[in-house]
Amino acid sequence: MRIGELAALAGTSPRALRHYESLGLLPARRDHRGHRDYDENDLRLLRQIRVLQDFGFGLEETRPFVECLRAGHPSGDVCPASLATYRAKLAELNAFIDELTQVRDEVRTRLQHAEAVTAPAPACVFNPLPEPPHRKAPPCPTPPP
Amino acid sequence: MRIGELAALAGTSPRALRHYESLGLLPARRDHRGHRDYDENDLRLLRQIRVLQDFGFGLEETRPFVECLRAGHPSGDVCPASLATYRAKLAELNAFIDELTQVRDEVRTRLQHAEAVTAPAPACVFNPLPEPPHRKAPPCPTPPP
DNA sequence: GTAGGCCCTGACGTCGGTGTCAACGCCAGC
DNA sequence: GCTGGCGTTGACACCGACGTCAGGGCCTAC
Repeated sequence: MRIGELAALAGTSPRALRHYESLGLLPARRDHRGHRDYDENDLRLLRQIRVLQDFGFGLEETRPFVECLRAGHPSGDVCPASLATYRAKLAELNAFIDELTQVRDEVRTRLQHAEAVTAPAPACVFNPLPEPPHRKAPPCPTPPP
Repeated sequence: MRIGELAALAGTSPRALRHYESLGLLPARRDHRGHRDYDENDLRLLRQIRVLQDFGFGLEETRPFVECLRAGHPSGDVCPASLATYRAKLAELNAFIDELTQVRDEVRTRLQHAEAVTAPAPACVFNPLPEPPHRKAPPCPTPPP
């Protein structure tokens, strides 16, 4: 099948596939006129790439999984290199989540402090109460999104 | 004070300060020879920028805080625009954390599944046991990092 | 013949926050 | 006068995963 076809099947773009090929991640056979020619197996590899990408894996990080599939394994994640990549990503995610959580708590604290110092709550918008004119109204619960 | 001096005091680089000026974030007076000339107040503004940057704020997101300080407020975060920026950042952080958490759980699940399918645990490295040759060894507890 | 549709390669643009040149000016100390 | 050290501006480099454009080829249908 041709590049546009495969791209559509995998929900991506021809440009992306050319990029993958340029990285050696998804090389393509060529037909008589030089057009890229893909088959069902390429679709499998491509789907593997896309799934991992959705998890935030970089393209290089998908390589072990793709190689694993190409080596004939029914699943891309059973090879040692894939497992190692999973574990590294997991550690990375955990570290990142921790960091972000700390930042969030700090920002939240600063926000609350600033709110307390600032003008005495202009009455929660979604629950307007006549407020006494000064200081320390109960914090507005997060309004419904 | 001169640019190198201020940069050193704030733990950043002259290049960064020039960049901030190019954004109109931290404009500088000039001395008789065209060199940038900063004072203590600029140092306050710069510190505000850096703190927020450490929290992952983009430079544009620090602008309300800097303006607030420049307007004479003792703290950069008491102005309405600063509060709004805090709230937006908080929402962004929460959304991001949630997303990352979901991804992490998914990755963890996949890892566990792949581990279970793979070679029957080549004996937990930090607790080697002679294993019967097939399937479903108890999962290695996460090895100490 | 020509228009449309798909394909090709190659190269530059994007986003943010600098790092790192290049080429120059100005001042102090020797 | 020359060197070193600081400053100046302007411009390009980086990271990643493509988007987008330019310029051209091949095939099919009208």
